Amino acid sequence: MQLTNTGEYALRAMLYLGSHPMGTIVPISEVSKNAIVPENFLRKIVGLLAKARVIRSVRGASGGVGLAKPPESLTMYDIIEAVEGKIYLNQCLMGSHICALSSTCAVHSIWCEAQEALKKVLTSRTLADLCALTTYTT
Amino acid sequence: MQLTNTGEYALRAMLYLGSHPMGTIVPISEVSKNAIVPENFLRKIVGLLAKARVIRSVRGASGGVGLAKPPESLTMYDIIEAVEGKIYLNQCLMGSHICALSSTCAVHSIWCEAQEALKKVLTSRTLADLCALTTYTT
DNA sequence: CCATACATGACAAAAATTGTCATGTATGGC
DNA sequence: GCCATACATGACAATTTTTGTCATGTATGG
Repeated sequence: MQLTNTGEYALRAMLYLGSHPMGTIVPISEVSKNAIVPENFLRKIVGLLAKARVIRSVRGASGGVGLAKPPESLTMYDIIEAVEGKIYLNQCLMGSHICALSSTCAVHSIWCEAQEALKKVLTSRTLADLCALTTYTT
Repeated sequence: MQLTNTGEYALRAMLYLGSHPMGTIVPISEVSKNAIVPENFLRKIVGLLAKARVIRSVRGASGGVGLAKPPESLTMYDIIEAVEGKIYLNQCLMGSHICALSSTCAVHSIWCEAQEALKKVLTSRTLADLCALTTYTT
């Protein structure tokens, strides 16, 4: 029941990207150094973030990655979901085909409530909120 | 970011134990059959639940396991914590020695808030609540 | 055309999860 | 006391997930 390194890395990378003016493109190698994420692993994470349209990538010389949307419209949940998939505290929340008791089971309804409480917090804060309180000293 | 099998098994086992009058002792083999948990694995889980004083175990002939407290005073969180350890959505929440930025990092504070929201739901429901809506047809 | 930089999939090491099993200990009933 | 029943515990192992590395390919600016 814990965030993976992948998620943590993604957050750190996004925090670094968010510290630049919208539209800025920085190479992955630079993100890797500043967010302290293994470069080769970051390339995979970047792939996930790009697929989820959280960042955009530019190939070729002077290419790199940057935010795909303004930081005000990217929630913390968006970032986590992009790299770790949707949050399901319990398998039974993934769909009624997993657990036929969904409609009557008391445990199911509590997991559901807990999950909603968690997601509510994570969707209530944007990358802009996070960046406002985080400064990079380079 | 998901409950493990261990946690799910523990909940199911507790649900079965909770369906009996307080004080009842049933053998692990019986719990295994009714909660549908591999017996040998259940023995390990039972060890954790006993160590956390969530259940009590009785050795010897006509021994077995039973609730250590009335189901009204056992929360869903108690059960999860007993087998999976305390919930930490992010490593940085485990203590200030893990992440020195705890006091100023905006991400930290949001994880903290999300974790509290999650724990609040899980501690608000007792085993009695769960059992009230779950019936065993034997 | 070539240096730079992203894209992607194969591969692999490490860790966590999910079990099994053997050995030992305790207890009730005969 | 003896023995069948049942929990206690730690060693061992299979599987899955996580966490990476690396090679190959593609795109682009100069």
